[in-house]
Amino acid sequence: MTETDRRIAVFESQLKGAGLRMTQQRRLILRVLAEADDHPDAKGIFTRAFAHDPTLSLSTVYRTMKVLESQGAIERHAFEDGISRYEHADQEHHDHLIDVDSGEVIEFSSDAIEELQRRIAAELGYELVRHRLELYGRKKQPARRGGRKAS
Amino acid sequence: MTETDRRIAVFESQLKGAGLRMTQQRRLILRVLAEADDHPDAKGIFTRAFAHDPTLSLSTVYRTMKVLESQGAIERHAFEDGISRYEHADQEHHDHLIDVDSGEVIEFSSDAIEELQRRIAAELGYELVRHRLELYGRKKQPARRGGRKAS
DNA sequence: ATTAATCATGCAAATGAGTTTCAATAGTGA
DNA sequence: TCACTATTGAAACTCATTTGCATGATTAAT
Repeated sequence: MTETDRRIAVFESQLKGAGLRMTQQRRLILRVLAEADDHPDAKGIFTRAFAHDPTLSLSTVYRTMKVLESQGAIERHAFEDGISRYEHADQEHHDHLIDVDSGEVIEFSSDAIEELQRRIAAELGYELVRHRLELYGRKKQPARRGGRKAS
Repeated sequence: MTETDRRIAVFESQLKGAGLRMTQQRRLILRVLAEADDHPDAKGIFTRAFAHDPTLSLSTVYRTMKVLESQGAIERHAFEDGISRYEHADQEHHDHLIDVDSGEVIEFSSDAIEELQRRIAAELGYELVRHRLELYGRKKQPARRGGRKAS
């Protein structure tokens, strides 16, 4: 709670600095995002926020996501289905592994892979600005004693 | 030419095996793709093919891309703008580096990064099925003798 | 507190990539 | 050549996201 409120206050001052306003809707959406531990899309955020304020509209969610993103308060990701998903940006950089069976998104980070990417870009004559890395995987079954089982 | 024709023949037999037909449109689109050395989207493919057959429709391009993809003849990629871009699949696996200034797409491959990804997935308890890796970079200026220049 | 200035909102209409419906056409095997 | 059915073009449709517009809310100044 306190942590969420601190984030909201920070965002409010960012808005102020840009000549923008802190509205009830933005506060609500920000709160929903802070409480989310997954990667909801606009509709998902709308549904959760709508429960607290049935006058909220989906356009406002989309507009708010743009503002939040431009202020660096959230990150937007589009996985294979192309739909934009969001997460708050107050955490360290990480990439995503998507479970191809369940759709579950697992976060991970690897300094080794970051470094390797930088080196590859450099070898091609480029300075790395950003990257997108998504791993799609299937849960490994724990090894079974006694070998193969009858179907 | 011969190479392209060989590819088309291979694809035709793949189609036949699936009970599908080799049409003029598919032949044309396949030819356009074989001649492309970039990563065109559906509209781009349509434009190029349309020049050879003004009766072609955009829906046919989309439909053909699905058939081609399901037969493994092409690969589909969606970079940051979310639009699907295509390339023929008769080359080794590679990832892409996108020049953030020009939009140019450079292909590269790295066994080290492939291996690292596999290891990361394994550490999380997953078997890697596929991945998406895009580097976004800016061209490095070659070092200039004499230091900074006046604007 | 009240107000003026204007940013933000809700709603509905618009967009744009991609898909689908349907009647007409064209490959394919016999 | 024929019959069968996959494929096509055109238009309608989907679905995520954006936008125009009139109204409402926030802010800084009074």
